[in-house]
Formats: sequence, C-alpha cells, structure tokens
Amino acid sequence: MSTGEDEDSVTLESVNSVTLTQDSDGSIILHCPPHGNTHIIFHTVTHTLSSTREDPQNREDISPVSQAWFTTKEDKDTLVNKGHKWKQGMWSKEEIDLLMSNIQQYVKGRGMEDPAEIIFEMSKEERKDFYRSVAWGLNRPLFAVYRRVLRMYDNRNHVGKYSPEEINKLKELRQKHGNDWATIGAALGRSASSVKDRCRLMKDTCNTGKWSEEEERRLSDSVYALAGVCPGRAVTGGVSWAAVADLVGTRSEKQCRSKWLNYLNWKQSGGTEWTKDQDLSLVHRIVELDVDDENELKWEELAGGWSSVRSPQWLRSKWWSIKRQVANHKELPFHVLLKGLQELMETQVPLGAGTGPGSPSLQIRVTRLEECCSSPPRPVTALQIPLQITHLDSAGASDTETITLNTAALQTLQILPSFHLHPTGTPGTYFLQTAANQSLPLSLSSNPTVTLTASSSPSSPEHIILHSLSNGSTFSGHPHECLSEPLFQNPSLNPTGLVLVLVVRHLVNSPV
DNA sequence: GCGTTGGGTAAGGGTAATAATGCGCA
DNA sequence: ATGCGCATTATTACCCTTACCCAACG
Repeated sequence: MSTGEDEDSVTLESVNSVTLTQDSDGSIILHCPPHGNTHIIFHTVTHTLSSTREDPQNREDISPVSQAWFTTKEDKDTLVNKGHKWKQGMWSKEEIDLLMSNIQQYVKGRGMEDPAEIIFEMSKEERKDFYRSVAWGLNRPLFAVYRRVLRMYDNRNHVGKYSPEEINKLKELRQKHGNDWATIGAALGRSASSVKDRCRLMKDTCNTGKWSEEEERRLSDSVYALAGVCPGRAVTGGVSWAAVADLVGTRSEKQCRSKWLNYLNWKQSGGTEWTKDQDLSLVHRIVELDVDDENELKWEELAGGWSSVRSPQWLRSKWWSIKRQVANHKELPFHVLLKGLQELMETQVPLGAGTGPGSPSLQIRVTRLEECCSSPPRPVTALQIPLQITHLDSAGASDTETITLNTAALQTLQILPSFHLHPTGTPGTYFLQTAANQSLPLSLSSNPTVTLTASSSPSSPEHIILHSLSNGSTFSGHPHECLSEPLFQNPSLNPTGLVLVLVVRHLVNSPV
C-alpha cells in the first residue's frame, strides 16, 4: 500500500475555539467544540528535533570560538573583530546534550568509565586534549565549556539546601577564614562557589519577610543616590547591589535587587498594573523581533514604553511564567514554542465556554514526546493518523465528523514534531506513517473504535503508545508487535459528548 | 626575560524553582 | 470565619561572565 493515496485526501478541517489546559500529570489538554462550521487553523511549522546538531563528518569545521580560552580582553576583541559571535547565558538542552555526548565519546574512546577521573584526577598533561574535544560543536569559548564541565562533575556542587547547622558552621568559618572560599568549602563539604554564594545571602543584621516602609525608603534613597538620578526615574541596572545593601543595612544584596527590580522601581516611577491582555502583547512583540534564540532577546528594548513593566528583568520572568504553561517547553525550538503560544493564546476561549448539555465538547488530550535516553533525539517526522469519528448527539441522531489537527499546535503541545489527524472519508484501513516509511495500518470501525495494527521492521527502535481515557485501555509496544486495540468506545455513553483521548508517545531507544 | 598556554580565584549580575504570603470568593 | 484556589512576593540554590592572577613552558 502506497502513501500517496493519503496525501490526496488530506484536508484541513478546523474549529474556531480552542482551550488549552494542563492536567496534574503535566499533560496538556486541548478542548474544542465538535460541531458546526468551526475551524482550527494552525500553520505548519517544520523542524526536526535534532536540527541543531552538526554533521559529525565536518569535524574540520571547528569554530575558533570553542577553541579559544579568552585569557585576555585582547583575545576576545580579536575574535569579535574577526566577526565571530558566540552564545552566552544559560545553556540550552541541546547544548548540554551535545556536551554530555562529547564527554561520553571521549571517555569511551579511552576505555574509561567515569569522566570525573579525567577532570579531577588526571594531570593537565594527561588530559591535554580533553576540553577542546568536548567543546566540539559548541559555540562557546573554551573557558565557558571548562567551567560548565567542572560544575557538572563536582559532587560538592548540587548538595541542596543548607541546614541550620551548616549555616552556623558557615558563619564561624567565615569569621575564621574570611573570603578563602576554597578552605571554607572544603570544611563544609561544599564547593567554593556554593559557600561563596550562600554567604552573599547573609548579613549580620538581615531581616526576612515583608519590607517595612522605612526599609523601602532606605532602599529607594540608596538606589537613587548610587545611580545618581532624581527620585522617580526608572533605574534597572548600573548600581552595585552590594553597595546598596550596605546602605540599606538590614537586607542582603539579593533581597535589595529583587525588591527593587520587581516592585519598588515600578512603584516609585508611577507604573500601572499589568493586564492579562498584555501577556499576548508580549508574545507578539517577541515574535516581531524574529530572533532564532531566546538568548538574543533584548529585554531592555522589549520593556521600553510599557508603564506596566516593572523592569526588563521582571518582564523576562513574566515571559518565563507564560512559557511554563507549556509543559516540556524546554525541548521545543524557540520559534515553534513562540508560534504555538501565539496561536493558542489568540484562539483561546475560557474553559467551559461552548459546553453544556446541548453543546458537548471534544477533548483531545495529548502528552509529551518522550525519549528514554538523553542522547540527541532522532528526527521524527511525518507521523499521520487519518481519523474519522462518528458520534451520537443527545437526540440520538448519528453524525459523522472528520477532524484535522495540524502540526504547529501539536508541536506546541509537545507532540511528535509532525503529526496529522486527517480524514479520508471512508471507514477502513488507514496508515500511521513514520519518517522511516514504515507503514502501520490503522483500521477504523464505525462504532467508532479505532484499532492499530502494525507491520514494521522488528529492528525499528520506535515504540508507540496509544491510550484511551474513555475506556481506560492502553496500547503500548513495539510497532512490530502491535495488536489491535480499541481506542474509542461508543461516545454516546458519555453525557458530555465525545471524549476523544489520544496519547501517542514516541520512544527512542539508546543508539547502539 | 617574555609571550603563550592552560588554567585558577573572587566578585558580582543573573536565572529559575519553590516556599511563603496575600487576596478574592463561595 | 473559614477554607480554597490562584496570584504575587520572597527566598535561595545554582548559573554564568568578568577581571585579574599565576605557574609552567618554549
């Protein structure tokens, strides 16, 4: 059976309102009404999850950035003048995956097991090419890679919360050793940077909780004085928070910075309240900037001309809270996340709208794409599930409906990168198609009950899970061993209308 | 002696996750 | 008055860069 038949039958049927909610288990639920001339239109965004990984064949194409230590400012300026750019800020998941994979490769190649041996036990001479090797493919200067690796493998990092006993001991050690963080850390079993950071949160006289008016006034006075501006002018940087904290006296530098940037700066300069509508405005503004990477966003610019924005830093945290509504957002390419967020926010209707006894809603519940290993994911494309649904309304009349959901929205929902539900008109056998051109016959009965059968190569590393909440059944397994499984039971039994619950997980096994 | 390599340290701006608190509402 | 859900605020472990330092080596 060929796949060409399917392409001819692809149509885009749409509904006009969609609500996105999140379940307690992190799943995203998309609600939309099933009846009438309703439309969902989502634009197709094509991508592969592994698109950022370079071809290993091009090893000779090594960025000078990842091989440069940047000992001096001149080194750096030289590279900048040659037109080189590199990434700064937080490492993305892709970068971390690549780094880990490089490290694994290096370790394996030398018949070793634990990278920590190389990092902490070997002499410089012995690990000579280590950092340059693991920096391959990363557009970060060598020292940034070096620091990242050290942090990752130092088990005196990531120890967790400081206990009251530790805090007391830390205070004593601080008295005794001053700023000798390495010594203090060694005595506490923590890294030097960890104890240094913890000390920054403490002052001899440090209040917690709500700020008094007097404290707020001292903070304002200090900031305006140190920034050298008139009271009432916005100040969002350029002051030493340690110096501010010294003047305030009762709060740490972190507390001062946080209080100022998230509240007092805005209050002092007469800011207005942020409204829900502005969430969408923010997404629009970010879309307009048309950047490839979130790190390229200039929050100072974005924050401009908005009286309800408390500070660029505050706006960034606002964006973060919007973004986090999408589970698994970290795994999505930036442009996909943005596009999907924008479309979903624009089409969003309040939960429950359009529902009720006479207007049953259709719920399509989807979960994230899951990988069972941290290695770079294989590209997963062109998964198509043709689907026709027949259901009965409250009056007992039968109604046949066809639905297409397009990829962009589903990507936003952390689904397979390319995933179509599309109608083909007649009940029968349909196809679930993967990138590897493996055809999985999907049969559909008029109950409607969807069954999945499979005929793919036993060597395929993919697993498919189909899950129906309407009858609690789950199919899980290797496509090769797929049996048929009812997905939907008689929808008329459900008083709220047809509940279509479809969970597709694409599991990728560790590469050999 | 001097430049280069390959680190190393302290300081400080920042992020992101979570805990605590406030608030509207039934 | 109370408890609940949600929003806001506060806290803090952790992250990253910068500026400067240093020893070994050719």
